[in-house]
Amino acid sequence: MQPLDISSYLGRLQDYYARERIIPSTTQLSTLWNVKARSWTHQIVQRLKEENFLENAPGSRLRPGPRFFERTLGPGVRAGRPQQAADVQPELLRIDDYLIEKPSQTILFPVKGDSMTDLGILEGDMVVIERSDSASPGEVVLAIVDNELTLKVLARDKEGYYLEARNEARSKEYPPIRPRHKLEIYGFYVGLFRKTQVPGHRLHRPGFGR
Amino acid sequence: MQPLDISSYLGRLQDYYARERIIPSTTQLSTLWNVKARSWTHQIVQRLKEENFLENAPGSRLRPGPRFFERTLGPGVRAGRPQQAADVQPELLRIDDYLIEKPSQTILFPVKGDSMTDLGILEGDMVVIERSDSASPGEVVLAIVDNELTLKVLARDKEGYYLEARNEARSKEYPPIRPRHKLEIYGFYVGLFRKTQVPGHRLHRPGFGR
DNA sequence: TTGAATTCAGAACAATCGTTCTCTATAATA
DNA sequence: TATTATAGAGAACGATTGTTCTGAATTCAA
Repeated sequence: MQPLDISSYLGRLQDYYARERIIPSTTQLSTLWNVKARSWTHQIVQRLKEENFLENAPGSRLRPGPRFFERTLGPGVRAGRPQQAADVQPELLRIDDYLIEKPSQTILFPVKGDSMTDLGILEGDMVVIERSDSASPGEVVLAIVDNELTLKVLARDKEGYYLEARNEARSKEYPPIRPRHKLEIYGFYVGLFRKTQVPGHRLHRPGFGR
Repeated sequence: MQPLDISSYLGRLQDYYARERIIPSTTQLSTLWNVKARSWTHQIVQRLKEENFLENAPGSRLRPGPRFFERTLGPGVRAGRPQQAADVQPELLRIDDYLIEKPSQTILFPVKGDSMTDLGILEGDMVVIERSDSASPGEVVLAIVDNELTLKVLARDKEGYYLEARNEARSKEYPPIRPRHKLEIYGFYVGLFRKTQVPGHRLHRPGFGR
């Protein structure tokens, strides 16, 4: 609709950003885009901002806007497909950014045991924990009980705070934990990530499509 | 080892970057760090560059360096208390590198439905898919069935290849999928990540420890 | 107590920054 | 053809940039 074909400029900028992880200044954008006049570069940037491909960062610098990472799926998926696949290039989106909001207060913990499988937290998963010494009932917390770190759901009744597991199938093995002396919160659960055991041999086994 | 305790500066910068997605100028770093002199800010930046937390981007700007996204990795959740000994070097992990091995062939895919909950794959999770048009039985694959992308387990019997769900409790709702014509593999599942709905209100609710 | 790092502050520098202004080409439209 | 919007160029503005220099205050070991 817009008369200026912005997509070629955007494309080159996206490539640049994938390489350098930075939106350059107008001067450098000029050379990147082969535009002689910085004023015109500035104009193009304005359009990109209007279209939400770019936005202003503090200090009147630029950063990628909400639509900057949009991308259609690669070949192989026919048109008319349900818009399900993430229109995101992993090289451009940092999972790290998505998962962690306060890096300085965030720690990763490997999960042991199956006490939280009902919440999709399995043994071997890495949980993202944001440090905090307080939490609310219903939150998943990493707590220190009797000098041990445990990931459980914080709960409360008339007797006070306690910890619950989330594994209905084996609920007898995981009774509520009532701390003998004190219940110390280490942090609360904000997310997790999981990597399957890489089937390095998968390339050599026979299978579908081969 | 280094005389200047750089970690507090780094921490605040990491938090800033998580918010703004940009490394600010020295002037703004000064206010962020409460340093009066830009020269001193510049000095700290030099140290951060030496330690590979920052690096130079084109245009003499700054961008995160290789170590900027390292996260401290706690011990196993059921193991003893972490960092009792201060001199124990904490393990470090970069989530993106950990999760994605072949960026150019990897896409992210948001999970819909609960057909794979037995494998700890819940609705809203982001699965990491490595592109491949072939797979082996037993692998979790992203397949294109009837022009729709589905995450299922690839299986095989005498009749040929088909797809299975993994939700025993509701197995009747997810019968095996035998493709009408052909079964097209889009890629295979290598991992996932999940972010809980950020409880922004959590700070205001009463709870334990407050 | 001396001396040397270290930690900070302030001033100053040329270079670059984003932005605005006026001025041509070019293309489309009427 | 004349008109008009678009695409591009060039100059110029004050502000901010990264960087360097000098010089205090503080710390700490000799």
